[in-house]
Amino acid sequence: MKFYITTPIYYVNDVAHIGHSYTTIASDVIARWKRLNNYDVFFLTGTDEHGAKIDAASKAKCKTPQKFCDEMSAKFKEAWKLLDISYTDFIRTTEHRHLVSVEKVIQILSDKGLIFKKKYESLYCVGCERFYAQKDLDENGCCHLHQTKPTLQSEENYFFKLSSFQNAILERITNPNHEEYLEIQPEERRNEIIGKLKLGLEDISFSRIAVEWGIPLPFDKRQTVYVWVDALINYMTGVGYIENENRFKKYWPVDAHLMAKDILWFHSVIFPAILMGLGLPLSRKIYSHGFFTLNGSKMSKSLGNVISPQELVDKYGVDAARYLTVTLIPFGSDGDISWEGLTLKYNEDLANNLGNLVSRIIKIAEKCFDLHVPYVEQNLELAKNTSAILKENFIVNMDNGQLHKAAQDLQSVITFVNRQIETDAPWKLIKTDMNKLAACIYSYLQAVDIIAMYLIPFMPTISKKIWQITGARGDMDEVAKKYFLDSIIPENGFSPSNAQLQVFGILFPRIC
RNA sequence: CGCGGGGUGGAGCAGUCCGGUAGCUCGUCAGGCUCAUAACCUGAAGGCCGCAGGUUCAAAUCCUGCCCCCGCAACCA
Repeated sequence: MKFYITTPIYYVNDVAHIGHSYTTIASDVIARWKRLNNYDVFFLTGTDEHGAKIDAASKAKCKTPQKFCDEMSAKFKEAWKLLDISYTDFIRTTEHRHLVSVEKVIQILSDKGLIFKKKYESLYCVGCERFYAQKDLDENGCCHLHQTKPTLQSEENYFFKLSSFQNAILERITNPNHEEYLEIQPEERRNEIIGKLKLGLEDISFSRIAVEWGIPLPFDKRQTVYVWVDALINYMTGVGYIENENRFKKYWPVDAHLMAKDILWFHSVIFPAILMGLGLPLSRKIYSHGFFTLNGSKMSKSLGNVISPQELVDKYGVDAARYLTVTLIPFGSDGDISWEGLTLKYNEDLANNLGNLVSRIIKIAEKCFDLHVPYVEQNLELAKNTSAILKENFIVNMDNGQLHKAAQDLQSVITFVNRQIETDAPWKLIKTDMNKLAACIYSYLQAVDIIAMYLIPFMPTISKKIWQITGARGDMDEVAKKYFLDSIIPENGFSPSNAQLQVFGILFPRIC
C-alpha cells in the first residue's frame, strides 16, 4: 500500500520557525508511523518561491530573485536536516520540472474552456502589490499594513471558472460515501469550509500582469501564473506529474495534506477544483492545525518572539525537540507555547517519566546482575498488557492525526510500568529472591522495548538508543515492522535473557 | 441579526453529537518507597461545568434567550 503525505511548500520570505517546524515534524511523525506499518510512503515538502514579495525582498538585498530563493530554500533544507525530517523529495517552485507542470496544467485548463480573460477594476495597494475589497480595508478606507489609501486600478487577467465547481466540491466534502470523499480534520474547520462554500464561489484570477517573478502563461507571455496554480500544483510535480509518469501513477492522489488553518480554504476548494478540471482524482484527507501564540501573544518577526528549530534543538536535543513541538498543543486548535511550558513538559514526560524508567531498570540490572540478566523465566505478562493498551489507543490517535493524544497514551503506559515496578518492589527482591528479581527485570525490558518501538516516529534516534540499552535483538525498524504487522511478541521477548545491557548515561537530563 | 471557535476545581484541557457517579496533566497538601534523573507510587483538598429560563424522573450534555473572550486585517505554519 502506498501513502502520499505532504507539508505545504513554505514561502521563502521567511526562515523556518516553530510554526513551519510543527507542520513538518507532524508530517514526518505520520510518515514514519506509516512506514513502520509497512506502507510505501512518499513524503513531500518544499518551498514556494515566486511572487512579488520575493521579487521585492531580493531586490532589497541586492540579489537576483533566483539567488535569494536558492539561499532561503537551502535554509529550509538545513532546518529539516537538523530536525531529522525524512522527506522523500523536496520541491522548489523555481525548478524546471515545476515550470513544465505549471505550463501543462494551465494549458489543459485553458483547452477545456475553464480559463477566460476578464477586465476588472478594484482598489489596489501599491505597497502590498495586491487588490483589496472595501471590506478588507480599515475604517478610513486604508490598507492595514501601509496606512495608505489604495488607488482604483483596472487590470486584465485570466480567470478560472471556480464557480462552476461549487456543487461538485460541496458534494465531495460533505458526503462520506462519495467515492472521491475529501475528509477535512478537525470537524470545526470542516464546518467552516462548508458554510463558506454554501455562500457561493466566485471565479478567481489565475494570472498577474505586473508580477515578473513567476512563470509566464504559455498563451500570453505578458502575464505570469498567479499563486493558485503555481503553488498548489507542487503536489503534482513533486511525485512526477510530467517528468516521471510511473512515479506519479503509483503515488497519486495525495493521502494526507498537513497545513495550518490559514491555507485550508485553498486546499479544500481551489485545489480540488483544479484537479477536477484536469480530470485527476482528489486528495483524500486534509489535516488542518491551529496557530501558536508565544507567551500569549502572536508570533511576529517585529516582536522577535519566534522560536527557531536551532534554538529548540540546542536546548532539548533533536528527539526531544520533535516530541515537544508536536505534543505540546492539541492538534487542530490554537495553542500557547512558552519556554516554561516546553521545559515543564520535557522534565515531566521525558526526564521523569521515560528517561527515569529506563534508568531505574538498567541501574538495578547493573547493580545486581552486572548488566547481564540471567535466564529464569520468560515473563511476558507486562509486555502483553503494555502492547494491548497501546494497540487500543495509540493507533487510533495516530491515524486521526491526534499526535498529542498518542503521546499521552505513551505516557500512561510508562506510568503503568512504573506502577508494576512499585508492586514488584525489586529493591526488596534483591535481599530475598534473585530469581524473581531476574524475571521481573526481564519483563520490564520487554515492556520498554515495546514503548521504544511506538516511540520511533517521534524520536527516531533515542528510540534506537533505548533498543540498544535493553540489549534487544535485530534491526529495530525491521522488528518493529513485524511487530506492528501482527502485534505478536516473540516467544523469548525482544531483549532475550542473558542479553548484554548497556549503560548510556542519562537519556534526558533534567533541565532547570 | 455576517461566519466560525470558545467560556468546566489555581493553570491548561477532555467530556457535550448518542442526557444518568464531573475526568486528565500541572500545581498544592499529606503519606509511602528508596532501584532511579530531588525521581517514582498512593491518597486528599479544591468545581453551584459563563448567566437565566425551559424539556425530563434525571442536563456540563437537549431547547430558548442573554453576557463575555478569540479568529475571519496585518510582518505568519
